[in-house]
Amino acid sequence: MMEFNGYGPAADPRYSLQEEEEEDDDEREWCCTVDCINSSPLTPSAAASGELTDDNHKYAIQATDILGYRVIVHIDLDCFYAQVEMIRNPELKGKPLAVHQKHLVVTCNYEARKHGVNKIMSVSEAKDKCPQVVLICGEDLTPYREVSYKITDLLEEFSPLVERLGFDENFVDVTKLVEKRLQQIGSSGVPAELFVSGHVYDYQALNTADAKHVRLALGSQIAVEMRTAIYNRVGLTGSAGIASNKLLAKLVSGTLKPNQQTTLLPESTRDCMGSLVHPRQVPGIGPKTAKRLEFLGICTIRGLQTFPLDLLEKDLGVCVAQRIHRLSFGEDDSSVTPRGPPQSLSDEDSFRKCSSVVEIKKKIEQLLISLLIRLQKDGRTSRTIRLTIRRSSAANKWFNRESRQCPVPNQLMQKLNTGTCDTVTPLVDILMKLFQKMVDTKFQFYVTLLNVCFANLVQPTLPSPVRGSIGFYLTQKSPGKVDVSPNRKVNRQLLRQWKGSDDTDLGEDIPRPLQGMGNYLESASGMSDGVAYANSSLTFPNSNLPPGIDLDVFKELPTNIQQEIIAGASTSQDQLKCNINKEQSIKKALCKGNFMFRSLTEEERKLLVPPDTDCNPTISSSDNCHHLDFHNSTLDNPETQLEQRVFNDKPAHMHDYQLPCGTLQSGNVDSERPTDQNSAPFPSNVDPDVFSELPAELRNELLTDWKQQRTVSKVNVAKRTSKVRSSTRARHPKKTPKSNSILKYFNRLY
DNA sequence: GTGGTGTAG
DNA sequence: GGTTCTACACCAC
Repeated sequence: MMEFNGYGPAADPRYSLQEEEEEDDDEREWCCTVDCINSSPLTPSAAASGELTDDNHKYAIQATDILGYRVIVHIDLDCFYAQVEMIRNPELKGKPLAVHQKHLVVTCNYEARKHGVNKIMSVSEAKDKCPQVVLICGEDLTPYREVSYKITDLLEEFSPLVERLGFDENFVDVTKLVEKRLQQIGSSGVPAELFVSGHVYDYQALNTADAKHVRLALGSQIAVEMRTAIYNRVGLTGSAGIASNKLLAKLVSGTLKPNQQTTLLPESTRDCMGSLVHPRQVPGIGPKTAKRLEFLGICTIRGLQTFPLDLLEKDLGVCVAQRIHRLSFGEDDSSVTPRGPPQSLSDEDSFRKCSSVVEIKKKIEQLLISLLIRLQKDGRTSRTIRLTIRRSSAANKWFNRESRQCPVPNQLMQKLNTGTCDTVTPLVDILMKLFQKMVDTKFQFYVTLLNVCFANLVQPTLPSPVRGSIGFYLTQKSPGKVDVSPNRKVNRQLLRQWKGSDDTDLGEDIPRPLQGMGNYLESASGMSDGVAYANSSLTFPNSNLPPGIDLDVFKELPTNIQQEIIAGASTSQDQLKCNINKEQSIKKALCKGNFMFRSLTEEERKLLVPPDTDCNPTISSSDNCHHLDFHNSTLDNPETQLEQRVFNDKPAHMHDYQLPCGTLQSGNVDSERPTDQNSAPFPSNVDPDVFSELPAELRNELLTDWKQQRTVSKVNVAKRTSKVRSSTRARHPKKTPKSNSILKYFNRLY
C-alpha cells in the first residue's frame, strides 16, 4: 500500500502521479485495451456499410440531449476489505495482505498483488505465490459493513443522491451541486483556467465554451473533494469516474486505479464503449445474459450494437433487449437512487457438506443468533423469514439455491428486535420446518450452504410493554401495530434514523448485541423456574399467574405467551432490575477485555424440554465456553473511529436441545378471534375483568383493533362466498386477519 | 406474498 | 460454474 503525502494533489495530473506505477495487472490490461481500441474507432466505412448508423444509434442522440447535463460520480474504494483491515491494524500497512473467506482470497492489497496474489485465488495458491502474505479471515462482514455506511454517509454530505453498489462503490449525482457552483461563478463567466481534476479519458481537450464540459470539469473537482474527505476522515483511498450517467461513470472509474480519477467527456463516449471487447464487460450484462448473447452470435460490443433490435427483443424480451442495446451505446438513463436502509438482512455459511438434521439445526441457530443481533441493532423487525439452501448429490454436484419463506408470526415479530431469547427457539423451529419443506430428511441429503434471511423489515411503533405483563400479551394480539416500511424508493429520514441507531461509538456503553445475547442467556435459564412443559400446554401452579389473569383465558393462550406471562408474573419488575445488573456485570467483563459465553447447563436444558415428549434433548457433549475476543480497533483518524468489532468469531451455538413438540402449535389463536361478530365488544375469550383493569387508552386501542378485525373478517367472508378462488390462490390464500395467526401459519407449513 | 432468476461487488 | 457473503430488482404464479 502506498504512502500518501497529501491526498488532493496526488490526484491532480499537474502534480506527479507516482501511484500510476502501482496499477495491478488486471487494471493495466484494461487500460491497454482502452488505448488499443481507442486507436481504431469506428471508421467511416464501417458506418457506411450499415454496421453502425445514426439510425440504430438513435438512443444515444436522444439520451445525450436529455441527460447530457447530468454529472454522476462513481467512487470505487480500492481493495476495500484489505484497506479496512489495515486501518484496523496499522501494523499491516506495507505488508502483503489477503482477506479470505473459507479457502478463497476475496481481496488483497497492492503489496500482495505485486507478488502475484489475486482475487478469487485459493488460499494455498496465494501462499505459494507469496509465503509471507498475511491472511485475514473476512467472513464476518460487520466491520466492512460499518465502514461502508460511513462512506455513504460522508458522500451524502455532498449530495443527497447517493446510491450504494455493494460495500465499496457509490454513485453520487452531483448535478445540483455543480449547478450551484455554476451560479456562484455567475456573471463573471467560466474562468478560462477551468481544469479537470485527475485524468481526462482519451486525453480529450476540455472546451470551456461547452456547457457539458464545464459541468463535468466541476464534477471532477467535487470528486476530488469527496476522495479527499474519505481519506482524511475515514482513511481510505478510492478511484472515481465522472461522466454523464452511471454506466459511463462506472466504466471510467476503472480505467486508472488505484487512487485516481478519470473524467469522460461526451465526445469520447463511443470510444469508451468501443474499448470494451466483450458484452460481459458492460455493467448490467451478467454472465447469463452474456451467454445468451453468445448463443446469438454476439461476442463483441460492436456486435451487440449492430444486432437487429427486433431479433434481440424476441430472444431476451423487449425490456432486457432494449436496455442492454442502449447500454452497448453507453446510454443509461437510470437515476441515482438512494436505497435507504437494507430491505433485508441475511447471513449465510457454506461448507463442504452437511448431512444431518442436528448439524443443520446447529448451523441454522448460529446464523439466526448472529442475525438477531444485527436486527436488534438495526431497530426494525421482520415480517418474513426465509431459508435458502444449496445442496449437492452424487448425480448432480451443484444445485442452484432454493428457498422457502413464510411470514413471521405476529407475536414473534413484535419481539424480534428486543434481543430476548424467546425468539430463538420458535424461529429455529420455523426454519427447520422450512428446511423440511425442501429436504426430505428421511433420505440421505447433502447441503452445502445455508442462508437465513429476515425480509420485509418494518419499524415497530409501540414501545415494548414490560415483558410478561398482560399489556404485553394483549398488545401482541393487536394487528396493525407495525408501520410498513416506507416506499423503498427513497426515505432519507428513515435511513438517517437507521444510521443514527447504528452509529454508536462504543465508549461507555455496552455493545447492544451483547446486551441482547445477555438477555438471551438470561431468559433461557429464567424460563425454567417452576414451569413444566407439556406437549400442547403448560402446567403451572396457579399462584404463578399474575393477578387479574383468568385461568381459563390463560389456558386458551399460545404456549409461548403463557411462558411470557408466567415468567413476567414473578419477575416483571425484578427482571428489569436483574437485567440492569446483568448488563453491568457484562459491561465489567467486557472492560476486562474478555467475555465468556457459557452454554446452557444440562439442568437448564432438561428444564427446557419435557422428559415425556418424543423430542428428547440432544445434549451437547462439549461443555464448551466460547471466548469472545474483544479488542479495540480504531482508525488513525480519531474523528472516525471504527466501532469495535464485537465478535471476532461468530458465536458458536449456544445450546443443543430439541424443541418441545408443538410448542408453537399448541395455542389455538383462532379462538382468540371474535366469535360473535355482532355482539361482544371484544373477543369472547378475553376476560372482561382483565380487560376492565387495563388503562383506558389501551382499552380503546384494543377495541378499535378488534372492531377493525371484525370488519375485515366480514369483508373476507363476503369475498369468499362470492368468488371462486383459482387453484393458485387456494395455495396462497388471500390474507385475512386469521392468516396471521400462528395456527394458520402452521397449517400452511404442514 | 412466494419462489426463482439475474445482476451487482 | 463455483468458490464468499451479501443485497436488490423483476417476474410468474
